[in-house]
Amino acid sequence: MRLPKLSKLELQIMDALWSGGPLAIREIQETFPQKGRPAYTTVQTMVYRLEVKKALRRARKIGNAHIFEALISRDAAQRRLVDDFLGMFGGRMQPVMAQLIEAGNLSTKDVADAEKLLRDLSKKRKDA
Amino acid sequence: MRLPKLSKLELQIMDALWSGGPLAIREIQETFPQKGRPAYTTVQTMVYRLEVKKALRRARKIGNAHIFEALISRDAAQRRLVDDFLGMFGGRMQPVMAQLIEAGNLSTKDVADAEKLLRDLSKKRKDA
DNA sequence: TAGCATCTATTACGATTGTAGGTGGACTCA
DNA sequence: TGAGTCCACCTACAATCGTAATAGATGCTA
Repeated sequence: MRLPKLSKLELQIMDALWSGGPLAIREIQETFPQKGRPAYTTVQTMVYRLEVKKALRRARKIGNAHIFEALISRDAAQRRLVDDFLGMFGGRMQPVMAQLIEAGNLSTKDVADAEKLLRDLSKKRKDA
Repeated sequence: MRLPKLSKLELQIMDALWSGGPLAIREIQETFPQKGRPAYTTVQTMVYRLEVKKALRRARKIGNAHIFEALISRDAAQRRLVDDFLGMFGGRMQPVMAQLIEAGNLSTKDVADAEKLLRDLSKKRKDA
């Protein structure tokens, strides 16, 4: 499993590390909004599981607390996420885009950005 | 649960019904490619579970076989799917689009279509 | 009508995910 | 150094998903 599948909660934990650098479990837990924050041991369990999946590792120790750091990049994880998502749509982009737009998730600016990115990318590929 | 969460396999089964109208379990099973086709009873189990979730129902009987029909629309299911997906990204579209484009999942045509759809939609909203 | 094919219904099981309790060890501060 | 706090580690458990076997009912065909 070069790119393990991450669940939503696992993603949120990785997010804490991606955004905040190496953290202790307590710190990860506290990145969750008070409202509906999972128990310390819940976060702990997920962190241990992420460790088994090699998504993160113990970087060092402070006192008796372990400090964890991400092993896989946000980008790689998101790529995996997108792939799975597209798989759900049978890989067809069209209904995905339609859905995004109709639900109002996609703004004119988003599309403009997309266009620019596409142009830049095709240019880069031609250059290469 | 007005809009139950559907897994990939469940989606594929619903897809058979959305595309092919009311079907018997055997027919649903046969919509899967021979290669890697799940066992009849596997499909059966999933259909039963979808029935419990009220995603489909028994429409009638032919011989001793039940014919199932979808109760939720493809559109509604996809909406739910997209929502969950965006939730994974914390609701921020930007990284999603970037990911789609960089992975080459999004073509120039897709973006152009999106643009047109957005224009039509904003026009309609203005008209209304 | 006997038998085979087909379906239904029930049951099972491992993996994954979210949830967290309990126990015991380590650290800190008074 | 004793008390309280914090942490690590282990264990548990329910829900969901994918997978399918088994057993019993039904229907078609020779």
